[in-house]
Amino acid sequence: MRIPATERRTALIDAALRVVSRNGIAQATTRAIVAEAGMSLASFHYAFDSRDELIDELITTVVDRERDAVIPDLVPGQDLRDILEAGFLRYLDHLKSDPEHEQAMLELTQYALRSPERHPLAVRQYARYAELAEHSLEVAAAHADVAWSVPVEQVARVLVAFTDGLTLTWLVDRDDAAAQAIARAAADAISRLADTR
Amino acid sequence: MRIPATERRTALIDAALRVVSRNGIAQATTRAIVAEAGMSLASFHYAFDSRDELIDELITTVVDRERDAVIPDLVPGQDLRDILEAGFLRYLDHLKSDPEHEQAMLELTQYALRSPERHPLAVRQYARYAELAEHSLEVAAAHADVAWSVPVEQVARVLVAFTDGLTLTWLVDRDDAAAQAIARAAADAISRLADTR
DNA sequence: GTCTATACACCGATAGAC
DNA sequence: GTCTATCGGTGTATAGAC
Repeated sequence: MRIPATERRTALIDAALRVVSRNGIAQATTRAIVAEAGMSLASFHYAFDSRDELIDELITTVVDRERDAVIPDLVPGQDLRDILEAGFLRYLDHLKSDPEHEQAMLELTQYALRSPERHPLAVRQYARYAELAEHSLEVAAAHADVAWSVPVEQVARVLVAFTDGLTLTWLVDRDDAAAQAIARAAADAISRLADTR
Repeated sequence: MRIPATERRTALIDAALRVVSRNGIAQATTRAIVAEAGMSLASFHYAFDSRDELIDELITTVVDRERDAVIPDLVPGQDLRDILEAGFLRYLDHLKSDPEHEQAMLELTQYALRSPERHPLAVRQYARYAELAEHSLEVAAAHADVAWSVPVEQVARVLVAFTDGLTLTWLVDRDDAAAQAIARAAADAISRLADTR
């Protein structure tokens, strides 16, 4: 069957993400990826010059795709702290529903960190996270009728860092109660970076 | 030269840690490790049954070795928040002085997370982190003459999570100012989990 | 016990038939 | 364009000389 190159590329990237999620990046060999995509090995090198090229595309694609910033249901009368905590808890639900995906994202970051040429991909990944966090923070502040007392980009970095810590801890311990305590503390900390308008 | 098996094992583990730190766990092949240790390939399999066995030993060893909980210089009159912030900043200095080591620790965690048999190693690693954090938190609270209002083990989990987030963010962005802002927010959050005695 | 030499599996990548 | 077959290299692990 004849398939356009771009279609094959996206199919391979999707397959690669599934393999990385399921088995880790170390197991994401060209053979494993084409098997997942139901293609022959040669098709791989028709669509991509090299495995490295696919991994790079995988990282950029998966980062671009990251859309659903965690914006909690906004209940009238909630203060900032509550909104943030609800946001963290909602993220936690997402993490629990698909832990392999977040684990894959972490692995891709660390993979990128290991080579100077790829390091910028990790930087972009985190810039994107910060961008999404920033948007959520602006929505939250507006809804709680407060203003950030530090530049919101800076608050966003804190939010991303706390989220990473939450993710790692939960992935290791799978301890919901501990994760909720972290979410509470993080929401508390971040809410203190705003002033009543 | 005849070397006792236990000595060879520790030499190989030390070499492995250097290779993982420098080049990542994916590059920590038996060949790379024996080259680092200045041994022949056969010596490896005389000391260890398999590469997996060495990696497992590496994780447990490196976790047991983790000793220096970050206890900041305690200046009289400092309140809890200041002590904690100083602790985070001190950790940040450590991270900056040897980023590869912390990166290696993260990689080892994620490696362990990828197989059910090794998952307990990651759990132990984080239990050890929490233990060290707990000790620091008790010293800090005593010095500031306050008491934790939540069980200190729970506070320790939060501390570990925030430290992880700080680590990842700095490793990606190498942005000292952003890291300091995270440290400040984290110290603030944790200090609110204590009450004046 | 320690080495060199090698077995064997699997990797990324390509040649060449169709 | 797409496949099967295969190359060259590297990984873990071992055999066998010393």
